[in-house]
Amino acid sequence: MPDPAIPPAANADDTESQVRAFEQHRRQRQSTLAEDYCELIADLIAETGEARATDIARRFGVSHATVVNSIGRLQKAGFVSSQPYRSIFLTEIGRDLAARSKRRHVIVLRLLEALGVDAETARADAEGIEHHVSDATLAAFERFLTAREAQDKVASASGLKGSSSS
Amino acid sequence: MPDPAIPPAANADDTESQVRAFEQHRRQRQSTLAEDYCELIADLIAETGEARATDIARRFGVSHATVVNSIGRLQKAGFVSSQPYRSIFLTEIGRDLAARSKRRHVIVLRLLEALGVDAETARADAEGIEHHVSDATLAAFERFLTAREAQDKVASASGLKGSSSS
DNA sequence: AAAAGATTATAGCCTCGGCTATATTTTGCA
DNA sequence: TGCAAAATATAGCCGAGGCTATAATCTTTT
Repeated sequence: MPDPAIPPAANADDTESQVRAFEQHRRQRQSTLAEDYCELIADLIAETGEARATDIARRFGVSHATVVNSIGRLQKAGFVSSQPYRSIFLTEIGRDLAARSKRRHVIVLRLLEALGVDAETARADAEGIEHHVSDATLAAFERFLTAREAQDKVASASGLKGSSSS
Repeated sequence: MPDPAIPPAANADDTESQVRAFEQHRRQRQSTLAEDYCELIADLIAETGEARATDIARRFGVSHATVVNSIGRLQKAGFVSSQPYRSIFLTEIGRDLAARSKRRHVIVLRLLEALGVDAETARADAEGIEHHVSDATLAAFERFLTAREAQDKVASASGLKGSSSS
């Protein structure tokens, strides 16, 4: 060892960057619930005309009490609005979050499938991954997908198989 | 509307699959902490010879009390061993988890960079994404990276630029 | 060897996101 | 129109993962 007094971290900048990464990580863990709920509520309204606590509970596989509890927190945070014994509505903020989450979800799902992940696995993993994809990373995913589609078109035009993994 | 009695979910299989996805999502959220800690402890031992609570706290950007609390839970779960006022060691299980996490982390990081994500963003996002990547998806990532490397080699041999996004 | 400074432990508090059990209110149907 | 069933709300519990403040124990230095 050249220097017996080695500092705890090999590199201070590295530590700082890691701290930032973990802070982002923790923050995202907190907004995960809001994203999942807003996305599902938007889907339910689109599918059935309204979002009821029971349906949310069934889709998430949790108890209705948990849903009520969570909806209360989301209401306090300004994502949803609801009156007692009535169905749940998204606020402007909630609708915006739902739209952005949905978009991210779809792109992550398409990326996984483009990389050859089977549909069921892709669906399951996308559910977790989507919450940790920054705008910059999402843009990179989109660029890749666009390029891949163009590539596939050329390939199929020349009679070859698509470029997705076997 | 053709059928006035629309069931809550458009498709029962779909709901079931979503429930499974969310259950996986919740399970993974729980093992996240163990993975992060084991990975960092392994790194610290490799870098400095030992893993101390203070260093873990500094790297994660949390208080030492939080670290002590978490280490207690991890010890109960069998991932680490520690005596009072002594540094922290990984058990066989912990070492195994650390190795698997590290591997996943590296592959996710390489994938993001291969898709054109800048280094700092890739690092931050990988920290969150890695915990939600299943073995099947990880294998797909590896296949892609291997193919991409082969492709780059051919491209550079013929004097062209690499295929990574600009 | 004793004091000062680091490090670790403990106690007590908080929110989040789960649960069960038990009301209460709405809704659908006879 | 009532009554039964479904949906919603409430109360009370738990563990995870944060925090601060304070105590206990190294470790280093003088």
